[in-house]
Amino acid sequence: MRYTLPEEFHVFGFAKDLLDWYDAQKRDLPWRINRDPYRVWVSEIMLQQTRVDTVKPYYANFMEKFPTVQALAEASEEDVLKAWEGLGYYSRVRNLQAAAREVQERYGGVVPKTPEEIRTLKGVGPYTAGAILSIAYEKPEPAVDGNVMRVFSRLLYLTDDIAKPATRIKIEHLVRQVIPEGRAGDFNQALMELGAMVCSPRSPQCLTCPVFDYCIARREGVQEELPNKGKAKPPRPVHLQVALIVRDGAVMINKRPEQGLLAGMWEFPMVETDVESEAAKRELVTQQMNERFGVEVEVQERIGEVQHTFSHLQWNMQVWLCDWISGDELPPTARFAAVEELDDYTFPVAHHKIRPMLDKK
DNA sequence: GACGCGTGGGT
DNA sequence: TACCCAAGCGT
Repeated sequence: MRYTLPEEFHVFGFAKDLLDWYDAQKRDLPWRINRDPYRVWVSEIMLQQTRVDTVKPYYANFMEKFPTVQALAEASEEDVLKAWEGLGYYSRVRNLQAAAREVQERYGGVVPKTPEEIRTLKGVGPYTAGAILSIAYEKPEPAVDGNVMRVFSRLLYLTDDIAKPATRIKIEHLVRQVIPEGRAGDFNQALMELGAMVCSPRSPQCLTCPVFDYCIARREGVQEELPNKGKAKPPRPVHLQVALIVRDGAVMINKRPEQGLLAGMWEFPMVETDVESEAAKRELVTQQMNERFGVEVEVQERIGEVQHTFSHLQWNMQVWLCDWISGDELPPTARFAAVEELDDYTFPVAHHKIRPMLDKK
């Protein structure tokens, strides 16, 4: 694979025109107030696969609760997870806290300044490492995200599939050759800003683009055809029966395993089923609640259906109201919680749709 | 290299 | 509606 820029590409002019535009047009974002490495770090983790407008309120709350590496390192995992509730990709915040503890203990609370060291931190991959090093420390490292791959695909008419890891490596080599002396952080941010505000996935605003003159795809009229991106598989359907087991104004909840999907979050107990008859579902719920949680229940009525789609799964949930009959020896992951106290627990969004059904009861 | 991992907004 | 997309990382 070739990692060299086309001869006719004017590196200096491109960087200058892009930076002039960025200096004049950049958005006021809360993580751009200063270049504190911890603030940059938290923002980059939150922004992974997540939109700016979604992140803003979470960022403000998170920085208020955990303003320093030390504060995050010393916080309880429940408090940290609660502050992330609703943002998605929860392993991000578990890794972030583990890394904060690592920075506190091993680096005296100072975020490392070399690619080798910072890459050892949990949750810090090639993009995040480059972003922190360039923005906080002005190191000439590339920070290649989806925006940058789209911009460069068009700018240089690259037809490589950006879904493949090898393409990111290639674009990192190319970006490295364009980063201007002394302004690595702004340059990387400018590329992303351009991708977000001008060089959008669909209907790019080429007529107002500050680097229109440098763009090969635009010159050839193929900007709408790029980048080349492989198609994702559709989510796999899963059928689930949800049991709302009520006992004196309390409802049973269960903590998910510490690994895998929605790790460590609370949920109402669920049973996976094939699509079957109503009677079979009732029977299965009764049997499974007994086997897994040691409680005898009487399934009352079906009080609702909820559908929730993940990137790779589609949960089709049918919700059953159940009476607790007997059984006090719950496994350590399960408990009965008063309805008013449910807000103290972290639930996935899929279960937020179930919660209102309890209040109606 | 392929897959698992959330959620919300846009067209 | 049914897609697509969004400042990726770990395994």
